[in-house]
Amino acid sequence: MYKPATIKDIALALKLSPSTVSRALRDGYEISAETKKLVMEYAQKVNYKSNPIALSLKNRRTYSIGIVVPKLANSFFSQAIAGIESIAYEKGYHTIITQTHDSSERERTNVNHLAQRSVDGLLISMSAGTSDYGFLKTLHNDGLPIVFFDRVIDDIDTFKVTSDNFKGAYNATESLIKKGRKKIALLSNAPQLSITNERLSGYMKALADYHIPFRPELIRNCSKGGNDYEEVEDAVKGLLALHEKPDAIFISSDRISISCVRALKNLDFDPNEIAIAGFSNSDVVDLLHPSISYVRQKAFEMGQIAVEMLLKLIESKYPITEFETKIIDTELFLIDQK
Amino acid sequence: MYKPATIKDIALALKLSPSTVSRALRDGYEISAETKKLVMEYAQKVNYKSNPIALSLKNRRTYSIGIVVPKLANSFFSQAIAGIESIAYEKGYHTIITQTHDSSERERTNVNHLAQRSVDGLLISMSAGTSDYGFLKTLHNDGLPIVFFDRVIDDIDTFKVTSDNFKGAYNATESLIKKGRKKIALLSNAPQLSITNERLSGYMKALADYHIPFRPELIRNCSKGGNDYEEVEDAVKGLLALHEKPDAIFISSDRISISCVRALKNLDFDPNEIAIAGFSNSDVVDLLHPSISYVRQKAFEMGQIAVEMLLKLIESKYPITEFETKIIDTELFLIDQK
DNA sequence: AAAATTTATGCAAACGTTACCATTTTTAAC
DNA sequence: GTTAAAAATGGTAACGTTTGCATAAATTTT
Repeated sequence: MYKPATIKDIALALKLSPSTVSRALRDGYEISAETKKLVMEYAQKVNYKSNPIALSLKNRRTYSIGIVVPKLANSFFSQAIAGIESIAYEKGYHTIITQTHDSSERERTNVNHLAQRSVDGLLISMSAGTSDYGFLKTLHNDGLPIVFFDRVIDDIDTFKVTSDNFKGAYNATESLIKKGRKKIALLSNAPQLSITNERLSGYMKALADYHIPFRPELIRNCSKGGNDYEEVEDAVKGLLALHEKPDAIFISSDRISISCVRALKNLDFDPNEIAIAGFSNSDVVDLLHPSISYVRQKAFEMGQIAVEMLLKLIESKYPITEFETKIIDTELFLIDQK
Repeated sequence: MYKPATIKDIALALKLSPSTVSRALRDGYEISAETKKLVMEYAQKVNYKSNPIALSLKNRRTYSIGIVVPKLANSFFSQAIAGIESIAYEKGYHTIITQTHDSSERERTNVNHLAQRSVDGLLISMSAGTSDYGFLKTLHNDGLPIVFFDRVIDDIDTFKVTSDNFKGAYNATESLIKKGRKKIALLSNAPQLSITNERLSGYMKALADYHIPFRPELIRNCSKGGNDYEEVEDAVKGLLALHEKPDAIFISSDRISISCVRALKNLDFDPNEIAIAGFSNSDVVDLLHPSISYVRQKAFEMGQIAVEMLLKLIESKYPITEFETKIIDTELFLIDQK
């Protein structure tokens, strides 16, 4: 079995003490130039690499941050992760990525696992299923730096970053209205998610501003967030079965948008009949058929901002008590439906 | 700052020695029943959790495995990772996921980073850009357990698992032939990848079996593997500009399939004119327009097999010298193009 | 009742590193 | 040429855990 060179090995070989070698390697001011040179060169020769585990034990720092997202296969999250990594690696942190598959149970397990593994901080976007987040509160109170992104929690006071879900939903709904649609349905995500409610508000406001009466039967919740296709198909079927059918659907969630497109395709509907707009960060929305207009979140950017906030939290000498919630613009892409 | 309870704390509180506490916690045979009970209960009370970092330092085992893939945003890889996790977590390992964005440079950095972080083993699917994998060979020779999946390397003797790329490509090509197509182009990935060549062979064999002459000008390599849309569009344009235009395209890569669909859409081509079949694990291939037939790899299953192989390697008492390469079937989904 | 055995516990070292304090050597000051 | 100051190096303990060995206490054997 492979055994890498240690400081002790170098000390022994060079007839120096481990402390001297350690200081020489870190370019300590108290070490003479020639000793430094000697040590550096020998270290190079035996390919010395400091042992991060020993360092972690000593310093109670791991230079790793935990990431908890519902699903890697969701483009929004993989884009956000790319953003996180871009900054984290640059700053010498590595990332431990975990997915919860939107299960509250797995979320708790993963978070505790990460905390136990002593990550220096946590970036988390909450699972759709989670209503009890006491475990997070405990960790937060114990001093674990946490930053929420996208799916945030009001109850825990820390840095947060989300999209401007209200405005995104407003604009999308408005675009449908401007196409002349008046009977606009809403397909929405699990109601305990922050983003679900913000997007709902945007939708309602747009209706109100254009004096379109709000019809509760046009709103359908898909609590499983599009992970369960059947649920979405049922919702769509329900809408199509209304005696006063909708002439447009606004979908307030990434995965549900895809499932809805699939449902409409399977139900063999006429694209002229119903206009669709939905949140989506899929990199192939523009190729889907039936085609849809879409609201895109700046996922990469959000990841970057989140990790920057976290690093601020981690590296601050003094406890931070003033927290910021950053809200990022969304982009609306209109597709001519034919 | 939060400071979790340690064995020492427990020992002090209970007026025992750390060794006794340690043994009691691990249910050592030499400890009296009452001491065990005492210790267990107190540990419970102060919420004692063993410190994995200290354990890693002591045991030279981290119970973590490194995963290196080209891109998380690629469905194939996120599915494979889900498969890996499903087994790994069950067996008490956690995973550190890294992506290379198909850059050889980042691949080397990530791998070395993981090795240095002392993962117990490595699961890797090679980047398109990598031609020099000396760094992997070195680590492998130093005794780091490595398992390759999907994009493997011949030169390094260890466990490997890939799809039956030859057969997958053969079947896809054959399906195009059976549709009556004779001028079948091939859009393919970086030539240094194992999968590229296997798929090329399958394509060639199908042509040969059906006595269709092979035309080199119908083969286009997209070395950037579909990460660069322009490259794919240029390739497609090139094909369409031939005086004897292809009547079908077989695409031997996931990302390139998507880019090709986009190119055909942008170039406003007639779906009747060119039939398309391509490798893809996207969960929305069936919704794309223009529509394509597709070969799907059993990504989840591949991930599971890969991690099982790795754990065998890691946990074996004696060095393993007999290695297996497992080949998994693919599935062909035919779409009626209209 | 003394010796032998079993049972339960404690001590010390180790994993690789660094930080504090102590010591030695060199240079500067008078 | 002694003393003071500065520069370079070494020793030790600590981070949290486990393990081999030593020891103490309890039990059994004769």
